[in-house]
Amino acid sequence: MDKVNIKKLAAELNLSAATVSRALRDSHEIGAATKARVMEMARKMNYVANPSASNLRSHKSKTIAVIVPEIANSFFSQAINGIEEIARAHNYHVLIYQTHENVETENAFIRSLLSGRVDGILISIASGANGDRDFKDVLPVLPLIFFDRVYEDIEAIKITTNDYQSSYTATKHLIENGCKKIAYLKGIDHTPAGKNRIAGYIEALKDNDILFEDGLMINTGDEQENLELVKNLLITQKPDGLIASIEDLALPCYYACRELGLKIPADVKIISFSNLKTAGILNPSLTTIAQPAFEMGKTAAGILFKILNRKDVEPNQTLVLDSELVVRESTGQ
Amino acid sequence: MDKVNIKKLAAELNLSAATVSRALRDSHEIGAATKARVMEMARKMNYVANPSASNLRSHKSKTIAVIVPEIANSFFSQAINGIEEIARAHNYHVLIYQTHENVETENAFIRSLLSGRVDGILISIASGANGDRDFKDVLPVLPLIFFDRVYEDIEAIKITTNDYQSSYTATKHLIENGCKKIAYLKGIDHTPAGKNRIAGYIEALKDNDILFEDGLMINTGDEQENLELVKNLLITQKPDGLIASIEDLALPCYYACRELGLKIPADVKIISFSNLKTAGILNPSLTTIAQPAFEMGKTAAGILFKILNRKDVEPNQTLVLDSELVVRESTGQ
DNA sequence: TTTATTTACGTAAACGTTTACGTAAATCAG
DNA sequence: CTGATTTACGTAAACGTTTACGTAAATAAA
Repeated sequence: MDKVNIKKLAAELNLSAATVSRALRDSHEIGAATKARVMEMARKMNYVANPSASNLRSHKSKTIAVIVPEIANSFFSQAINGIEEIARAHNYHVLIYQTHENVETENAFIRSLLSGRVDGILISIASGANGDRDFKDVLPVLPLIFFDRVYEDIEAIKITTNDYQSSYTATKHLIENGCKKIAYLKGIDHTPAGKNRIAGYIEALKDNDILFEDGLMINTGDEQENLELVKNLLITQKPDGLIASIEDLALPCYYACRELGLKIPADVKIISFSNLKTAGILNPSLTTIAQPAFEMGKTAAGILFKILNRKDVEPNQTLVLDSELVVRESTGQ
Repeated sequence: MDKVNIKKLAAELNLSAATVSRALRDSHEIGAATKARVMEMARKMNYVANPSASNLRSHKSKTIAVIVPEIANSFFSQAINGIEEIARAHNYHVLIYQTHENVETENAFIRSLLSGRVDGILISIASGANGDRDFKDVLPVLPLIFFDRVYEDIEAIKITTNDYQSSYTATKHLIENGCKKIAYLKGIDHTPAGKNRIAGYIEALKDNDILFEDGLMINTGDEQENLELVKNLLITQKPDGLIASIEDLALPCYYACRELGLKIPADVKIISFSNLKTAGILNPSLTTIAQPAFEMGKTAAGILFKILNRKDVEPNQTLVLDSELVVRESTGQ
């Protein structure tokens, strides 16, 4: 079975390639009978249009790109899930790229997408040092939508969660449950999300007359380091509450407490920004700020497809979805 | 800044498009000085080759497809992570498709990929009823590699784990820790992996003189049903051991025990096939059969790229990677 | 009936590359 | 120094679509 293209189809049908092409795209200028014949034969011959050829001619790739820091992360994988579902509903294809938080990798991806490979980009940015980004080069060419990890220095459509409020609520929750000395484990602190979470934490402390202590806010690193960093924090500062600003930091907290013989929540209460499905059956179950990851993916993709379908979309809107505080044992009495 | 294409580049350089194209691809028939000039100008003008045009002409898409049942699953997201890393190293792009276990969706994806959109496919198949698959149509056209969830009725390259042995080991582990009545929660039972896991379970029972009881092996459904199914199983059959053949079944087991007031591991011991990072901090920590998801992704992608680079690859090999039994509290005394 | 419009299709150019083929100049063999 | 080969580039066709333009026949308007 040789490759069947539109010309062979046309020859078989005694039609021109143009007519076949139009029939396949359900053009109004093709008769119903002809359309039916074409469809029938296309099915019979297993015809599938060559995407490169149609992209080249029509300047539509039927493909979107998703750029995230990591795929194997419950937030991002759920978001991608949402994106894929919407893309599929629109018969679009989804390209995946992971930056591993590397800004240069991110820029390289962006640049490689600027020549028609995709019709739009959804991105959650890498939290490297705030180096130069190539986002400005994208906007005149392609729709670019930020979700969760948005870029501050650019006017664009952004989907975020209410990070400030969530962090404020989380901190307040710890205070209300008796914490006097709450440590904050930083992550993604170069993004607005990270900054807002820090701000919410600090504001909640202030509103409850707790002095913000610099030593209680620590930077984090890779998986190996984090356990040591948290252990060190627990030993030197002896906090009675921990806020893990990103999911990856929750595990080191648990392991650090375990290794140091600290009881959660009796000795230390823990709350984490997290989408872990297993939060409810951890030992003890983990109080979380759960982001609506799936919905964020769907929302971001939904807006992108509105743009691609030339529907009206408010240009530089920032859409804020609410995270949810799920109280469990790790912040209990 | 208008779209810069190879012709504009050529005009700017007083060269022909052919020469520019060859220079960019580092052809041996272009002088070193010219190459340098071209590269320099390409960088300066931010030239990026139009992929559709080059795909159309060269019949290489520089893209692979990954088809999985679900993205938001720790096994698959880790596998995709591995795939993406290898693809990136080869400067390839990765398309993602999720079937939600639907065979027709899977077939539709497959068919849509047969006209040059991708250079190869990595797939972990949907575990729907064993309907007709379009895999045979792929093999003459594209390299197709199965990982984890492989398709039985076709000769192809397959990457699996030692499911039979792992399941045997898991069952034996429960027996050695005192279980007399071990229930098995089925999943993906239409795939070889599922069948092998069942076989390993049954064989281990037999080798330890435990009678296999049909009522102890239950089918599972969606998230909602599973909790009820497991509860029902625990109530009616009163097993003292549970084997969750897929990760998604571990949570319902925990919740079912919790709701019924059964203590793990005192009343019921639980072991699950799972790649959950949180297995170690569950309540109680979960004994798992952990599959090398990341490595499987890397291995599958590695073989695919060997094929794409025309290196010798044993045609219909099945590569078996070992899963690891990680003993934790849920199967303790 | 004549003219204008619509319907249904064909012709051919174009999208931006890659590559087979051709060729002048430079280099080499003898 | 002549002929053969190599080097470095140009010309033009091709990849498989889509679409602007053209046109004959059918229909509608007058």
